[in-house]
Amino acid sequence: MTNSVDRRVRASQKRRRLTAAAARVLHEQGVERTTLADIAREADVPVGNVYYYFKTKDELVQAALAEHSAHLDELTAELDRSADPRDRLKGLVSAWMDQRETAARHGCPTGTLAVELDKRADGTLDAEAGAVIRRLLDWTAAQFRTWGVPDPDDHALTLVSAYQGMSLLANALRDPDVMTREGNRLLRWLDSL
Amino acid sequence: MTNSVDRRVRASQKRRRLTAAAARVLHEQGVERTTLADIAREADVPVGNVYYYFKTKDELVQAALAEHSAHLDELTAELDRSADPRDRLKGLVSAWMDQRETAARHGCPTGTLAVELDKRADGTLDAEAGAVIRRLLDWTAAQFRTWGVPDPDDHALTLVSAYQGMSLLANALRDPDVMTREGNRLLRWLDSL
Amino acid sequence: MTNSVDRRVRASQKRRRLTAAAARVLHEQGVERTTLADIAREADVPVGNVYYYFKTKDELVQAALAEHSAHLDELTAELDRSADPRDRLKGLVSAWMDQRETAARHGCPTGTLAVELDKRADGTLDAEAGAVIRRLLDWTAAQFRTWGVPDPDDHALTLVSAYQGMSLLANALRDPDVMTREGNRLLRWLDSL
Amino acid sequence: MTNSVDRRVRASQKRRRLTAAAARVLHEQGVERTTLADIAREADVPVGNVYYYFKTKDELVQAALAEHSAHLDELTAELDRSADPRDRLKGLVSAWMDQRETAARHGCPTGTLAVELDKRADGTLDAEAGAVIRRLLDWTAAQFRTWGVPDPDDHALTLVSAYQGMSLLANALRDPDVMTREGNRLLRWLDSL
DNA sequence: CATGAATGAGGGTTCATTCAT
DNA sequence: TATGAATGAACCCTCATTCAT
Repeated sequence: MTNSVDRRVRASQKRRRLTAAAARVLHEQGVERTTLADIAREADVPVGNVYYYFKTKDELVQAALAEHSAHLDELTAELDRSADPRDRLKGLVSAWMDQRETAARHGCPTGTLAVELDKRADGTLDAEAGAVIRRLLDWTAAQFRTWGVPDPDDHALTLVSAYQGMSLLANALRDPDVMTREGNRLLRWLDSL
Repeated sequence: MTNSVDRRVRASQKRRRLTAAAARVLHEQGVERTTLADIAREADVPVGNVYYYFKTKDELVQAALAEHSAHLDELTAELDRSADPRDRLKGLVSAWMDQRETAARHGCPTGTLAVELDKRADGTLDAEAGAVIRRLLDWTAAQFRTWGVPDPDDHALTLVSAYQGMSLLANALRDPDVMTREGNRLLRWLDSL
Repeated sequence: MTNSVDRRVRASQKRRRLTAAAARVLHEQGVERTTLADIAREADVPVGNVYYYFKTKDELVQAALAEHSAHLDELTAELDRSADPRDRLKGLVSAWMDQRETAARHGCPTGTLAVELDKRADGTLDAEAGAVIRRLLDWTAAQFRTWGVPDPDDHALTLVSAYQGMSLLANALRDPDVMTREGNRLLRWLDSL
Repeated sequence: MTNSVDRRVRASQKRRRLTAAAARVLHEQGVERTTLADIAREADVPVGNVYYYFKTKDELVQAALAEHSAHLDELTAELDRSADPRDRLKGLVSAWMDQRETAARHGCPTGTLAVELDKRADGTLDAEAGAVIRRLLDWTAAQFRTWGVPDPDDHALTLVSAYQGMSLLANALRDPDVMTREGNRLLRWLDSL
């Protein structure tokens, strides 16, 4: 009884460990340069055992994407507690600025994943990273719409685009200040609307 | 006489063919998913012969980066023929918009290369892609400075950042319209300064 | 139960098979002319599987050296059962003479390995073969010392040097008699001390 | 006229340069780790040109062996100017001792070549290195015979064997003193006969 | 479920040798 | 004869995936 429950709990813990490890390592090293052994080691799971939780490497990539998507959900849920849509958006920008060190080192997890997955010939996962980005776009557009700003979709595109751009530049130039400078500009821009 | 010249010409043509093929294929497939055989086939050169011109795969990546850098030089040289710095910058944005189909399919060549190279543990080529981006930043800042706009470096950061962001989004969403929408906004922004 | 033990046993047997095959084939063909496939075939192990036990070719070379070192240990342990140091040394010479056919065909395993490894630019394994030879030198010197012969180190050097020299000549001339002639001289020399 | 002579002279100079380079580099790096490009570079001859003087790599190895054989001839010719055979042999040993640094770094040129060539399956060059050693043996035996020492062949075997052994040990232990210690012993031995 | 071991299909790289001029 | 360029066969090594227990 308890044994079987324990086992199930332990098992799902392992799954969670693997997912978290995948999200982390894939972000840091990229998909192609990360081996299953890397992820297994990071999750402290024997290599052969990985396949009981994820049938292929791609499923691990998918799980990592889902993890990033969940992080996004947490963030927007947190931001949704503000009454003012402008404050929500400013909170979003602040969250990006808080991640400046990570961004400078490895870029935006979803953005860099999207770049890498788009290079694939087989269109198996290309869309999935795009979907996460689209969800961010949608949430952002919803804020602008509630706020009453005209062309909310365009404004959302501008904001998310700016985020991806500044993350990429911070990463390419290895300079977290890029995040600060552009972040502050975005805050002023939101105030000016 | 002419023979030996021909031979030398043909040889350097081969090198150029390889460089061009590398730039193209690496942009389309990414560094890790591109085989030397891929590049060799695209350049119509036997695999073993590639090593006569490039001693390692990394040298081919470097050559591809240099090719992109040269394209940037051509573009800015062309734009420098305009008298007005604002026109130069608007020309830059227009050039980006002209590339919308390519951007939607494969992203910005230099930007995506930077993303992939930054995932590497060995810091051999990470900086090189960043350097090309920095040259674009510098040229852009120079235009703002000539123009007399305050904080030219920040403006340059905003513009290049926007370009990388919109390219990434166009690519991730597989939607060239992203380039058009953001591009037009940038044109209006430049007009408003 | 027994199954898992069997598995482990079979696995380590495989490792041992690979080590033995490496020792044999590397002795016969030399390091540079021996392919991993050669060793794998000799050990009846798929090539790809070799890397589960030895991460590089050099590790296989090291394992082969360790094998030869172990053989030396066995031999000296056996000889140590004689009470008289002179008998021990004469036993050593007799053992060399017993190997005359092998010596004529492939030389001394450790000696030829040392020659080949010393040709390497990267000083990764050069010392290792020398270390095995030094252990033979040390054991030999200890016998002379116990025996009470003056300058035991010099005598050891002379004896081991003679062994390497006669092995090389037997091999180069493809003549096992070299081992016999020189071996008998060494026996007489030991008796004369 | 003179042109064709010049050309021939220059050509044979090239051949000599290649032979000398081969002897040197093959001694230092071994046959298998030496590329034709290495030898060509050392001789300052374009790679493609090597094949007008040596049809295969093996022919270069053969040329290197011939070079070592010629050096041996020079040495014995020099020694033959001594009236006393014992002095000739002591001169030989002294010559070995003079080479102690080279021996410690790369071993005896002919001996190490013999070791490597004996590892080959195709019996194309195995005998050649042995032949050079045999010539040394023969000259040495002749000295002992002239001198009137009994069993001159055995004595020659002992002496040459000692040389190969001490060279191998000096090389394996990277210690030129080995040459000095054993060399002095051999001098005393010759004096005692 | 767990796990060490097995497998095989490439990928990058080297190099002796040959070719075209 | 001279020479840069060309060629292709091999080699070492990696790794996603599967198997046996």
